[in-house]
Amino acid sequence: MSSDRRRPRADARRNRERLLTEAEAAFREQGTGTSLEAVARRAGVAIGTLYAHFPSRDALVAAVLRERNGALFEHGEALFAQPEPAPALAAWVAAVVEHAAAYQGLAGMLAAGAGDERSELHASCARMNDIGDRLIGRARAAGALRQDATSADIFALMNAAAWIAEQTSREQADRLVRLTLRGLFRTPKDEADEALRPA
Amino acid sequence: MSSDRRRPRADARRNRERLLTEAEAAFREQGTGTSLEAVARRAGVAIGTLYAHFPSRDALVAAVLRERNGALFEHGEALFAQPEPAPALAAWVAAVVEHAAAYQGLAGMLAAGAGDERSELHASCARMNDIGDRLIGRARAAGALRQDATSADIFALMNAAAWIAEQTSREQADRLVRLTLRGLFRTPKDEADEALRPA
DNA sequence: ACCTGAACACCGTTCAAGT
DNA sequence: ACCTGAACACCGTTCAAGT
Repeated sequence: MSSDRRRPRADARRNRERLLTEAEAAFREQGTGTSLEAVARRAGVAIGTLYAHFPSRDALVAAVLRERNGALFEHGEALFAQPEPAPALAAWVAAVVEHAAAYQGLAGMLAAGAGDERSELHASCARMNDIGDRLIGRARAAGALRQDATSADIFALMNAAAWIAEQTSREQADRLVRLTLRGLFRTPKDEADEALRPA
Repeated sequence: MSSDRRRPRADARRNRERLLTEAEAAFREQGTGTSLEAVARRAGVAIGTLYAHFPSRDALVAAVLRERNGALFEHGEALFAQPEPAPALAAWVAAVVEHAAAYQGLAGMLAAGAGDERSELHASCARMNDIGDRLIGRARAAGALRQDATSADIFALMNAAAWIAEQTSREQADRLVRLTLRGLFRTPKDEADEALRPA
C-alpha cells in the first residue's frame, strides 16, 4: 500500500495518451471497427500494451469518448434551464444524434451498450437515458408530448437517426428526426380533439 | 457455343444448392457478417467453390434473398389494388421493415446497396424504391401525405426501423414506424389548418 | 467445367519473458 | 510496474493444380 494507484509511470502515461490520440483518429477515419493492431502500430506500441491499458474495444471507445461525454451531459443538464420543454427535448435529441454519429459503428455500440450492463459503455448510455427521461417527463407534464411516447421511443429515434447519418447523410437523419417529432409532439389540434372525445 | 450456359453439371448444381441452404441458416443464426469459410464448411465444399459460385458476400446475400424478394415485390404490386392509398403505403413500410430485418446486418447492406450501383443488391433496392415511389405518389395525389415527405424519407424510415429491430426489438421498431407515420401522414386537421392559412 | 486446398496477408487475444 | 512480441486460432481472397 505504498503508491496505491497514483502517479503511473511516465512511459505508461505517455503510451496511454498516444493510444487515445491514435484511436480517436483511426475511429474517425475507419470507424469503431478499425483494427486494434493498426491503432497500436500508429501509436508506436506493441499490441500487448494496448490490451494492458484497454482490455476491450468497448473500453477503448469509452475512454476516447470520455471528454465528449462530459460536454454532452453538461449540455443536457443546461437544457432544463430552458423554459419551454418541447424545444429543449428536441435540442437534446439533436445533440445525442450528433454525438452518436461521430464515428461509423458508434450508434450500434451505444445501442448494444445500453442493453448490456457489463459493457464499458453502459454507464454513459444510462446517463443519456436518464437525462432523456427527465426531459420527456417535463415535456409530458407540460402537455407537449403524446401520452404514449416513452423514453425508449426517444432513445430508439436518436440511435436510428445516428445510424442513418452514418449510412446515408446527416441531412437525411435530420429529416427523419423532424418528421418523427411532428408525430411525437402533441399539437393544440390534438388537445382540441381529445376535449371533444368522450373518456 | 455448344451448351451456352444451360444445364450446369450436376455436382455444380448440388453444391450451389447446398451453399444457399447453409448460407441462409448461417445468416439467420449469425447475421450476414458470418464467416464465409464456416458457410463452405457447413455445405461440405472447399472455400474456393463458394467463391466460384458467389464472387462476393453481396452476391451470396442477393442469391439467398432471391425468392423472398419476389414475394415482397408481388405483395407491393398487389397493394395498388387497395383503394385507400395511406394504409397501402403503411402496409408497404411494414413489409419492407420485416424483409430488411430478416438477418442481422441486412439493413446495413441494403442501405449501402441502394447507394452503390455496382452492388449485387442494387437492383432489388432500386425496385423497392420504385414501388415505394409509386405508392407515395398515389398517397400524395390523394392528399393523404405531407407535401414535403419524400420517398427517400420513407426509405430511410424503413431502413432505420429494420436496424432498430435488429438492435433492440421488433416491438420498438414498430413503435418507431407508428410514431413517424403519425407525423408523416396529413390529417384532416392539417388540411383545415392550411385552408385557414393564406398562401 | 468444376473442385480442391495451399498460400498469402491480415486480425483478435493471451501470456511468458524481459527491463 | 510496465512493455514486448511470439504464439495460437481464425478469417478473406486468390489461384495453380487436379479430376
